[in-house]
Amino acid sequence: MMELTRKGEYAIRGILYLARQPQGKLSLVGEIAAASGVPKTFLAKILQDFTKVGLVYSFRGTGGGFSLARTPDRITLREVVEAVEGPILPNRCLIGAGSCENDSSCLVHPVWKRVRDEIVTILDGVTIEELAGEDHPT
Amino acid sequence: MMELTRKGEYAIRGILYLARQPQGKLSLVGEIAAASGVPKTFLAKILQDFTKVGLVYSFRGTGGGFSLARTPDRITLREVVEAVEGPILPNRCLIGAGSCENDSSCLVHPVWKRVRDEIVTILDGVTIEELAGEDHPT
DNA sequence: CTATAAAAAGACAAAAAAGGTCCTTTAGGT
DNA sequence: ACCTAAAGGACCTTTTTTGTCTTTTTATAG
Repeated sequence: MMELTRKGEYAIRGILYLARQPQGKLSLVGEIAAASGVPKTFLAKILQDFTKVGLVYSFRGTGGGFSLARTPDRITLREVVEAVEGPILPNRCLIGAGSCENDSSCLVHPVWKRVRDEIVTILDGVTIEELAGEDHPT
Repeated sequence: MMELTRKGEYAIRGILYLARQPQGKLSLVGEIAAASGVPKTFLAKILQDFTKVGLVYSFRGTGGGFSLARTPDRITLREVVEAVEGPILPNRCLIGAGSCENDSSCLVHPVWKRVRDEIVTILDGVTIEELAGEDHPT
């Protein structure tokens, strides 16, 4: 349970590829897909998600492509995952008021809140620069 | 993402019902289902899962039913959730060696391990006695 | 030893989500 | 005008979730 979907994995691979490119260079969907072993059309959707939340820039037409919108040290793993999978919500309770009829009496509720907070804290603490490794010794 | 399934929710509701019954009393599937608002046949499967991992006792035939196999203070939320949803594994990487071809070079790997460990720690720290509330003031 | 009660086991099925493809449209460059 | 590449949307397939139904096993009561 609690598993990251394939989409989430692909998203990480895709953004890591971008993070490893020289600053400002544009990459094509096909190029990223081939390099990171992700189905091209599927990756295209993922990149669209990234653009929507402002993680990457996209440019159309000849000479177009994708690049990070920020330096890799200012993009967290949480942002990447949430961009394609939506907010981290281990339990439906946490979504809104009405969804948990138990509400204040629901003692399970605060447990899931703790779980969410912990996950968020961990993922927020990891930048994709750290994950990309290599090209930034120390 | 990272959402508990309905089955997991039902499992919690079901075991909380059992936890609130007088020690040693047997409850029928139908009774638990009605009281906790869970489809009866679905709950039956969940209770079978519980029995398999030894969380509850089951007795067939007239006068049969289900009861907890341990006192509620010795059953953790983690056990309940894992009984029906399998082990907590936020990422496929963590399952086995071969599944993550990156292996040691995969820097994402240790992050998911931390996430799993945190979730497990939290869920292990909550007993269903605490969740059942009421009948054990303080 | 037969009828009844209740869980166990397993086959089946509908609904939702995940995973992925394809085609058309829009925007940008030559 | 024509080409290039992303955006958007329709569509499809597979898998998982969420169940149901039927048959079998086990236990009890008469």
